[in-house]
Amino acid sequence: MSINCEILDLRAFLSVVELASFHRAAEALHISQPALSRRIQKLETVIGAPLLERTTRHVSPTALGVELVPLVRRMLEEFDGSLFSVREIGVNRGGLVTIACLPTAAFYFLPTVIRQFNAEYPNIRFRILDLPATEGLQAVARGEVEFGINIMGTSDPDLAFDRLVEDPFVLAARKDHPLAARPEVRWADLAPYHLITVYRSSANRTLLDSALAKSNIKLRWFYEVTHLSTSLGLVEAGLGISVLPQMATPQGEHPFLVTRPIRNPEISRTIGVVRRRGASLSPAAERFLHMLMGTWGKAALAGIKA
Amino acid sequence: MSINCEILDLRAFLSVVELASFHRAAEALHISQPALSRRIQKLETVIGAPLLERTTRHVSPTALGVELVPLVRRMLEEFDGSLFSVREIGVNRGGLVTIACLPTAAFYFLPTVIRQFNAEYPNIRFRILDLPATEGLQAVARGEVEFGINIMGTSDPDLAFDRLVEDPFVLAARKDHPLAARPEVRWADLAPYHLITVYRSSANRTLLDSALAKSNIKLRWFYEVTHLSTSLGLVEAGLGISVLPQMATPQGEHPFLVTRPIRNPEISRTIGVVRRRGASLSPAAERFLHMLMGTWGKAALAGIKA
DNA sequence: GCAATTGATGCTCATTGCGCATCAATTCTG
DNA sequence: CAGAATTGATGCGCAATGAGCATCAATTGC
Repeated sequence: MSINCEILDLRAFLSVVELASFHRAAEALHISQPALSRRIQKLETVIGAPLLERTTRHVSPTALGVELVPLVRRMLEEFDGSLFSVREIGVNRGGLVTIACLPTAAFYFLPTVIRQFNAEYPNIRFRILDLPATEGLQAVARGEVEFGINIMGTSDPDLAFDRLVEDPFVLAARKDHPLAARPEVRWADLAPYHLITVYRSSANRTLLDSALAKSNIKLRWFYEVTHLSTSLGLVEAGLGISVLPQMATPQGEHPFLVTRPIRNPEISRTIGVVRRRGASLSPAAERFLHMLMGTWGKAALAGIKA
Repeated sequence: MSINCEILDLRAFLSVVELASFHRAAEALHISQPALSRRIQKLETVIGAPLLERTTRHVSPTALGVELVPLVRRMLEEFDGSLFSVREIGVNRGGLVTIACLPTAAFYFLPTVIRQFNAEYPNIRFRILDLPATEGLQAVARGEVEFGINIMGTSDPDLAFDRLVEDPFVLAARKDHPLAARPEVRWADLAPYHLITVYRSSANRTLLDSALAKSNIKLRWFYEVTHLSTSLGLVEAGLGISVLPQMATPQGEHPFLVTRPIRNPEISRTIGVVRRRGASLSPAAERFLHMLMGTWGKAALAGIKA
């Protein structure tokens, strides 16, 4: 039969050894001295050997006790530092939230919310897998992450989506580009210029091509790159213009680049949270998601970035 | 207030996860199913979060549960292998030593020392993770093992190395190969023959190429394989010759294969013990390491296998 | 020698954990 | 698709356990 005792027994033993007093240890453990005395005695009975040598005025560990102290200390450190202590999450305990996020969203979506979250829960760590849309969905489906921030659209019976925000596709151009002079442009206005796009099978490209096809619009792509950020690099270099999700464009004033809304039609992608149906989240992830939905979910209603 | 639960709670949780059934787990734990159900529920209440997702026909760990399984497993293994279980061992103290070891060293390094150690401490068990060099170092760094036996070289501020032995690279050839006739060979002698090597990014290959480059020697690799043992297989099949750490070659007489030292220059790898700085070892690991260093550490001075 | 202090014990009582019986939900089979 | 089988959860009664209070015996300091 395997040995059974309580974690409090281990704490009691360690506390008596460290404080060299049942009275002081009982105080530290918030139990009475007789209760502590009995607890240690029971532990020794279960183990079948004494752990402490004691008179009415002196207590110290036996040879066995000495040998067990490092193990007990290590076990308690591991236990207390682990997610078994998530209940105390609001005070000092740690945790880890693992999420998959579109690269474009990782930069512009998460920092504000994570900063706000870590102000409240300073010891929650984050592992952010910044993955393209398809791989991000797969990571969620496989349970590699607790949830993902992704483009809404693909229907999968095992995945549940909650919308966060609408992210329109906008024109990115150099400030000295003719189109930069206009407050907004139409798709037809783009026709005369070199377009820089992302690779054909990316989710963004698929969504965009599909939406344009519905309006009988076909754009002339001239450069194809792998990452949206590379698109911006080429635009800045003067090679052409690009159509990008607004989220992927520089926020605020840029020395060389501007963005312009594109109308007729206005096309946008819906960004949301994707989770496996029925799967529960860790307490830390649950709280973070709550904050994320609270922050960005409001923006979904207003149609603006928070 | 610190979390308190019983060791049996942890066993219960782990058992349910591993057996995916409350009924089977209750059986294994020698308690009734309702008792187990309540025990898990109480544990979840104490922790403040669910550990298991369950219907009447299915049970699996939550995200939090998944994260806790390795910790619980480790804690229970440590606890059960420790002197807390002296009652069950009866006479001699038990324990568990977990180490990471290069596959080549696992076979030829450990058996003699473990045999000697278990003669003295018959109830210390061993878990040996035989991992390639890089993964072995990572296992040590992550605290998955108490120490590792690895190639010395990479400097990591969090890891401490103690040298054990020098392991020279030797030629492995079939007995009927022309080079087998010589008592020793030089690197230049290998040039006319097909060489079988391991994959480029392996630690052994990196070390060897680097050392040869210093002497302006570049070998013509003809076959590239993943494992050292496959090298020997191809040599035996007559496809060519190979350069291997002596430790990876057959000890004693082999029906078809011989090894020959390679001079000019003689190249060797330094095998040593790697530990996390500042981390304490369990008593059993401490004693084993002492014996290991005593046995093989002497060999490091003499430059021969013990 | 006496007082102060400590760990252990007797006692009472509230709390806990057990197994049995049973329920509701889920899944399988005919 | 209905019924049977199986599983995890719950109600219940009861034995076991762990708590604090009061007190004891032993030890040490003044």
